Amino acid sequence: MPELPEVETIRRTLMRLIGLRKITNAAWTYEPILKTDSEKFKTVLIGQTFREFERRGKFLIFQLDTVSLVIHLRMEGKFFIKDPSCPLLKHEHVVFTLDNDSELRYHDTRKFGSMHLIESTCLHEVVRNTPISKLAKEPIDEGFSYKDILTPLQRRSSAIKTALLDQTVISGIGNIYADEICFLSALHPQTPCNRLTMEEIMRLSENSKIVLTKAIDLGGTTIRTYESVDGVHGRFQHELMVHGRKNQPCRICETTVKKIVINGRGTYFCEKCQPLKTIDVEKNMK
DNA sequence: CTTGCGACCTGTTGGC
DNA sequence: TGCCAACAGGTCGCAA
Repeated sequence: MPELPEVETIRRTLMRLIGLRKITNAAWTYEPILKTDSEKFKTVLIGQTFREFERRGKFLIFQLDTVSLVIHLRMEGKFFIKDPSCPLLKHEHVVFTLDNDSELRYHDTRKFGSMHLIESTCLHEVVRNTPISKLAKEPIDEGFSYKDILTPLQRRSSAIKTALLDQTVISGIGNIYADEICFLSALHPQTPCNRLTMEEIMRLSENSKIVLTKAIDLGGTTIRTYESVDGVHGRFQHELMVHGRKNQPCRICETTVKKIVINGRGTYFCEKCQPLKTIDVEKNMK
């Protein structure tokens, strides 16, 4: 469920709550989450201290003394800090006991999330040995501009929403923010990438930056099950213009917001504010 | 190389 | 009311 703003919020919260805490035990009840040899997972992590908390796209990177933990929350991954006396919930699959007698618990209803243990604290090494190496720039990266997405967009014929969700084109955007970015850019989410004008591509890149920045400021979006840590909700849901607003009036023009499916993802848009350019040169020539 | 789709899981929601 | 298909903030592997 979490996109870049939610993952960033989680990163900041965990840095505050468990920074410089030492792991005294590691345990799990569902092994497939661990993408590393499980015995190593336990023996290596015990005794190590959380030093740095990084994020790349939707990946979290925790750097400890001699290793790094690379975590992807996928659809439903969450963290909680709990007292060891709290009964373990059904979906709390991984538990790190900390040196202040509290537990960092990883909760994941759908079990899609992953944890990789990388035996290095060097970010270059970590990136090189994980799928992070395939990520494109983030809209909030220093110096990000339309030039970073120009070539991939011109090369594709797929819907712009599909390209916004492709982490090798631009990283950090997910289903909610893709809809919001298309709306702010006044572009129909099904517009083929290779039919965008230069000006439209500039609008998309600027709005990507604006939307993600504001969402981070508000601690992310809580519309279904997202919470940062310990049940803390985001506040960006109050700013949503189209996502999740099927059959409700557009906040700008009152036209009924439509829901369609693009590449298997629910997609919300206003057909008046985001008209699909009727394709043709031929039409104009008549 | 791009594109679309099923698979991975479980829980909730919406329509008949 | 009840049932079951569709859907939920993501990615990966595979076939065309």
